[in-house]
Amino acid sequence: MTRPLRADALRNKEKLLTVAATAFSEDGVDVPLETIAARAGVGVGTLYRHFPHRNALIEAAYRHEVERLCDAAPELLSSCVPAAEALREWMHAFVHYAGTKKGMADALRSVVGSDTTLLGHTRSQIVAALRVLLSAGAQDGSLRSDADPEDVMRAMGGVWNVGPGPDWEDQVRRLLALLIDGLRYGAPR
Amino acid sequence: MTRPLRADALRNKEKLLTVAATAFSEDGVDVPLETIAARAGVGVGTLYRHFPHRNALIEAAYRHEVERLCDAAPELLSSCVPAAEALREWMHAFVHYAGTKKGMADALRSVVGSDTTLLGHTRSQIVAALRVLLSAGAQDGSLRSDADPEDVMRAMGGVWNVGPGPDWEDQVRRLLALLIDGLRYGAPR
DNA sequence: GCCAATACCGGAGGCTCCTCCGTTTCACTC
DNA sequence: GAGTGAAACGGAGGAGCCTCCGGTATTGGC
Repeated sequence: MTRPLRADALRNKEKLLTVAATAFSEDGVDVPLETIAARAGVGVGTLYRHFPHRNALIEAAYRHEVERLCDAAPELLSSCVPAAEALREWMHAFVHYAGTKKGMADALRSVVGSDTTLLGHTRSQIVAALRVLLSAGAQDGSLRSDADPEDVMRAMGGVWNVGPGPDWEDQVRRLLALLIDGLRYGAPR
Repeated sequence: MTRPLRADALRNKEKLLTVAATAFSEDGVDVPLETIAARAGVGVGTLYRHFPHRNALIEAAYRHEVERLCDAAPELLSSCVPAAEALREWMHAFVHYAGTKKGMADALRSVVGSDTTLLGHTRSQIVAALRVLLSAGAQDGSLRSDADPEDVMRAMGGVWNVGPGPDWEDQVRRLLALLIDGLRYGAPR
């Protein structure tokens, strides 16, 4: 049986994942792993122990980003009212996620190849998070109750169509604002 | 416009491909490219000029093997009579090809990934070579005339099922001999 | 609070990668 | 067959990869 990671090991792994996501996104697939280790304040040995090769790190970093995004949904719901507000906040997080994934696209392609399992899995995770947010909104009346999370997800997919210009972040924000307004339309309050 | 390769460049490229096929087959995917360059009597610079990265070399080496095999068919027909004899010789060459491909399997997998174009293309090349041999045999009466090259190809596919034991080469030979006898059965002479 | 036992960490070192550019060879002309 | 430019060669060198193991932190038992 595999016992839980020691506290320091966990800390380092977490830090590596965060740093890696940023690095792959900003510097491309070919960023030296030694750079990532250094930025995480860790030796290469540690990096290679957790992630035996480049692809393992890329994949883990991506999974980590998705997880962070999805975990944020319930947290936001407990700190923001009404749920429509939580949704707005979550979509802000989504913008950040989209930015990272945009940058990581090349890196991701080099990993997944034929492995569509990964993409399918993360997609359904995101849909699930969305479902939580939408049903909370339906319950407190801040969002219409007839919206399908799959549909919303598809609509959010439009984000990938935004060009690489300097104002992509604004474009994405506008797109999402529009979407939220649509989800509010006809809500009880 | 891209002019034809200079004579020495062509010689080196050819040598590299031959050496690479052997090396990948015998030493695995991870054989240092410097080793291949050295065995081909060439500097690494030359290797990298012709094949900018490992995958390019692997793919080219594989294509080269297939081409060599297929080009052998018409040559054998002009030097061996009857055509059944040419077919036997060609199948000997196929055994060698199978051995190389067996060894290169790992390397190949790492290249092709989702690219099924490559495998499909080489398959049809081999079928074409087979068709030439079979129709020559039908014409000179040394082989039956109702054999479909696609079928023969499929039967030859059994070669990949031969285990990795020490006598695989003999097993393959017997399998192919059986196949040839089948193709002779009922031939005019 | 202390002490082993048990992970985990770090980075030097050996190896491979791949580029870069001075040198050599080729192909073509006169 | 000498001259010339274009193309190819080679291998040194700088950079990244990954392993290995002496040193260090953490944990669980006392």
